[in-house]
Amino acid sequence: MDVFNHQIKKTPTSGRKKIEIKELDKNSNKQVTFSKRRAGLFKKASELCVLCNTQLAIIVFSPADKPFCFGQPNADAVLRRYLGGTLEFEASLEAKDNSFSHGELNTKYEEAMRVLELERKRMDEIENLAKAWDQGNWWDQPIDDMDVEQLEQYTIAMHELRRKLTERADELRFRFPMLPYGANPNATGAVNFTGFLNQIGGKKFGF
Amino acid sequence: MDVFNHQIKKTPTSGRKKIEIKELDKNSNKQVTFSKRRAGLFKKASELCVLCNTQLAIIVFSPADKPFCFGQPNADAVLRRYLGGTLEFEASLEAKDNSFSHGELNTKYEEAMRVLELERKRMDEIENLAKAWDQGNWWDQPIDDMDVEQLEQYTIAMHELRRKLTERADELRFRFPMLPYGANPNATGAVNFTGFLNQIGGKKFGF
DNA sequence: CAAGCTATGATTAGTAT
DNA sequence: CATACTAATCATAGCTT
Repeated sequence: MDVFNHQIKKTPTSGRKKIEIKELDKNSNKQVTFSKRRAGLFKKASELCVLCNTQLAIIVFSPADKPFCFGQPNADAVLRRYLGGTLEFEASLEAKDNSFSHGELNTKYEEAMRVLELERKRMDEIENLAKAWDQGNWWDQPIDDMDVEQLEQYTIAMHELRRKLTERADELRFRFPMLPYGANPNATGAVNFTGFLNQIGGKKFGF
Repeated sequence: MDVFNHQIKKTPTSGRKKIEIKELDKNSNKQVTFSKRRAGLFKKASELCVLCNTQLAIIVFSPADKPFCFGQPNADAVLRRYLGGTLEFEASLEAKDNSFSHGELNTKYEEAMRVLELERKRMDEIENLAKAWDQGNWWDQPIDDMDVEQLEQYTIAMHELRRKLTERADELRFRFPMLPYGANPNATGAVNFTGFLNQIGGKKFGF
């Protein structure tokens, strides 16, 4: 190095700057940020595991679609444990109709945010209902011990949840008719239970 | 209080202290730390997803063995892809993302609309689950008439619905932290239904 | 038991290698 | 994709309410 010219310094980087959390424009930037933040995320995950002695798994696909995974004790074990309590196979009836004009999206941002705020409040209610269920823990009780009153209670909770869900869906559908909406416009129609089971479970829960 | 001693101020908290990354001793401390750090982890994950437009899933079990999950677009989709999902499903996901890459719209508005669209699809799924459930009308049946298989099916359906609700709540919470959110963010939790299945049927699902 | 507070430790944006 | 560097921004441990 030039020991005589002590003015030569590395460009004192301007330092960290605040950024808005939105998709990065440049792909190169996206890759660098991905590398750094993935490292940070995995480190945080690792610390959480050690501090609290918990099992955890992270799966993430890079901008170049390369999969990275982190797991304690290992990703597969955690995933198996998680999927064990649910259904591994779930039919994806995704509608590919995304063809709506962006010109129609010139609604006010404020309106969208207002709806999202309502969303939150509604979700809060729904979540509380779900939590009430949880506390009931009825599925841990022997069937023989469940009395009629108990069943009645759960029935009410379920219908309530059902009502809130429908209500919410209708409002969203009404306020944003331009959004693509799942499969059929007749989503409020009947769904038969057998079909439902086949849909989410494929076969008889042959995990 | 000592009205003469006006030096009394709110104890200026000693501030953050460095800690060693090792399993915490006290269980109470462990739970608090888990809550805080899980929130931080999910937020980081959410930011990574938005910044780099990537798919990501996190599964973590709390010290009390309750599963929490985070996913973009949702945990199951990412897991399915990681575990070897169908090409068809992946294609539909990518098609959806591309449809929003117009730079014309205000970014915040665009983001909000993207979330609302996801909302709709997710709501569609949830609604169908709830309806299917409703139609089962199992709570109107005499317990004696329900066979083991029936109970298993309803239990799994319920668990599925519960899980979707939790998943959705977390995404909304972390993607729009500026919105008011009523109750506790820790209302999420999961059901222990495996034990129930074992009790009523002793039937094992080989996962 | 969940939810603020605040000083400090930890993370990272921008850039270059 | 991964690292090195620096100045700022961000997250959070220990307490309090």
